[in-house]
Amino acid sequence: METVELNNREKTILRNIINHFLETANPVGSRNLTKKYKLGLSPATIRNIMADLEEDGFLGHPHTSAGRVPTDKGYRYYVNSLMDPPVLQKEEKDIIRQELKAFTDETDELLRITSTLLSDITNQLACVVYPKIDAGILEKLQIVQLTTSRLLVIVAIKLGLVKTITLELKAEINPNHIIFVERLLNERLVGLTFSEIRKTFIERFKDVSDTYKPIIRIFIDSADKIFPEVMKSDKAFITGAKNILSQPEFVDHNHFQSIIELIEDKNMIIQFMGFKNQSEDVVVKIGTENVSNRFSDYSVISKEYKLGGVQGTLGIVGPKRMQYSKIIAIVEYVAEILTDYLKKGSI
Amino acid sequence: METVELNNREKTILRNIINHFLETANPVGSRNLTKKYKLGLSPATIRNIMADLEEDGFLGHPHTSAGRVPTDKGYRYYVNSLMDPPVLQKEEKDIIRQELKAFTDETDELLRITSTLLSDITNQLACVVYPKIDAGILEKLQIVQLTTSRLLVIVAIKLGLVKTITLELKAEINPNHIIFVERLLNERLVGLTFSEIRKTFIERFKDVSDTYKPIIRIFIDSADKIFPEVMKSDKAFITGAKNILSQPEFVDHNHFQSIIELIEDKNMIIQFMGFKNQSEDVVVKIGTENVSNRFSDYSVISKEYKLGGVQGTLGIVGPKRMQYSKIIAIVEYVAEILTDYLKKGSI
DNA sequence: TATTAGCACTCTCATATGATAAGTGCGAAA
DNA sequence: TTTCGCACTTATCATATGAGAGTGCTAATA
Repeated sequence: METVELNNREKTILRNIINHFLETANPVGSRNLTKKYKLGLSPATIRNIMADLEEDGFLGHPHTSAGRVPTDKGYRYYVNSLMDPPVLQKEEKDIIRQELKAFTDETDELLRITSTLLSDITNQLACVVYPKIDAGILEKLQIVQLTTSRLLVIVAIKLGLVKTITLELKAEINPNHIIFVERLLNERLVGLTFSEIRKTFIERFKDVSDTYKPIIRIFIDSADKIFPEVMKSDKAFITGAKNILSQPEFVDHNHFQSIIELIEDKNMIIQFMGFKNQSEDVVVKIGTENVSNRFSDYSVISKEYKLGGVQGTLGIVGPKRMQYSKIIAIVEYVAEILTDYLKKGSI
Repeated sequence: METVELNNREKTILRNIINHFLETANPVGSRNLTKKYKLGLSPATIRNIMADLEEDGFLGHPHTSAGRVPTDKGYRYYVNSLMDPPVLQKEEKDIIRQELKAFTDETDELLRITSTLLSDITNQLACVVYPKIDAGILEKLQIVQLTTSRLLVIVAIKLGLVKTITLELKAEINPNHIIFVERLLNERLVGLTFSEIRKTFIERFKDVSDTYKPIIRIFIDSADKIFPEVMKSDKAFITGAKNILSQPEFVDHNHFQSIIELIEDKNMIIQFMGFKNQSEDVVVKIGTENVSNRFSDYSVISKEYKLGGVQGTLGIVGPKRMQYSKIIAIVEYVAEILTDYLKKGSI
């Protein structure tokens, strides 16, 4: 992308145009702009500058004689250089902390609440993707015999996450054998990541004596379930669809459809969130910057968080016309709070 | 409601009108009807009969000069007396059984798959409400010490459901005490329903010696979480919103809003499903028969299922104009299959 | 008596029309 | 360089118009 340097006056005008558009959702005209922001310039002058900005690709026309609308490039420039820096007031931070404080127990519940909170305060569609447990390190594995034909496997990951799985048995199993296998599994697997375990499981246990083979067999068969890539099969919490649908730009039918698909097919939104972002910082994707051009009307603001040392993603999806500064600050802070969650034991 | 007896010809006409409307979604006119179904009657005669049916409240007019549309009463009569009896072909049953067979393990997953299946084959919004564990009978309770400050409580309900909860401890606890408490809890609680346990917990353990009081205290504090009313805080699976939204009657904005609210606020849909139905049979609620008149444009078809002896509800929500016969049969069969699920160990 | 034909009437829907308002672009003036 | 004035463009809204589908009613018919 070629860099176009804007002078101060152009910057001011562009900032005002975008700010105005963010508020009203209407294409902004020169006359209207002079009325609202006292710039000491006439509409005609504004028009000239607008024409320049359009030539440089920052603004666009819905049609010949409508006001100007920011392009993706315009938004990008706005986010990078024009908008107020993203900061939260102390009171706003307090509200967020307070809200999350109340729920210290189940991971599920915590993430759900986080998502709800995020969608409520940003007024966008919020998404909290489960930690990608794949990189988690096994700390301890315990087996509890529930009945003669059922085992409960408890998998503990370093730093506090716990996952349980029930296994059905075909045949009865000697309880002493289970104790032995439990010890064996711990000896050979603790300290490895889930992905390592999945890949090398068979290899690591091929020397096991025939007495214990049947039990080990069960674990081999269920390895993908016991040491999964993701924490849950429904991999994310998604809330606040109604927010996004009340935006004026999404009144038409097609958008509704795509939003519905988004919240029903969680794989799609996860990909959309940029599941495997390189960056640790907030990621802002505007319109066509998104992976799929199906979503060129949306912007995504997301950030990594870590829960028990394992990395997840959270963020929001909304129309390109959104309060970037404010929302970036919120996403950033929520991810931060959540990351500190288990570290400190409480918030 | 007064009973109006319809003669055979009126019944035939009404059935044809409703069948036709179910297919086309357009108000059906007399001329159109004679063309499609050879009744040996002229449009004028049909019109007379239509007028009679309208007078009796089975049909309505969107406006003076449109075709006829069934009223709620018309649909009700259709469901009770006119439609083909709800039966499934063997192949259709096989498909359903096959689909559910693949997932025998986690309850969560099972219910999620069930919901997806239901929405896919009915082309409606499907909902599977978690079993109301409240009436479940405790079979066994086990405590596993995860770390010095964390316990995992395993709660087994008669007939196979298992639930796990982690508890955070403030202070370290003697492992022997835990074993004692586990035994005590089992002695005094096994065989009781969850709701009984919640109500009488404190009473039942007030004689415990001071040595074990701290641990019992923790259980008292978390009783609502360990023996909850419902199995999960997000109490239902809801899938297939896109189906309902592609129906021609729901093109307008208001309906979209209410559908979105429905899938985001699960409490609402649960109430809507008739969480505590008396009946064991399929329940069909048409339009204004629903609890809230906010949903007078929808019909609900639901049925109880039992998982591990504990009762849940599943069903679909859709426009009043739906293939009642077919959908009733499907809901019925899916609930049946699901109920047999744990009973037989597999499907 | 039950059924049918004919006809005037009603309502919707799609399309055309015209007025209005907001906005642009550009040449000329300040 | 900035501003003014003016012709031109486009969306939006309300109104008009005609075609199409359907009804309701009366009178004729089997």
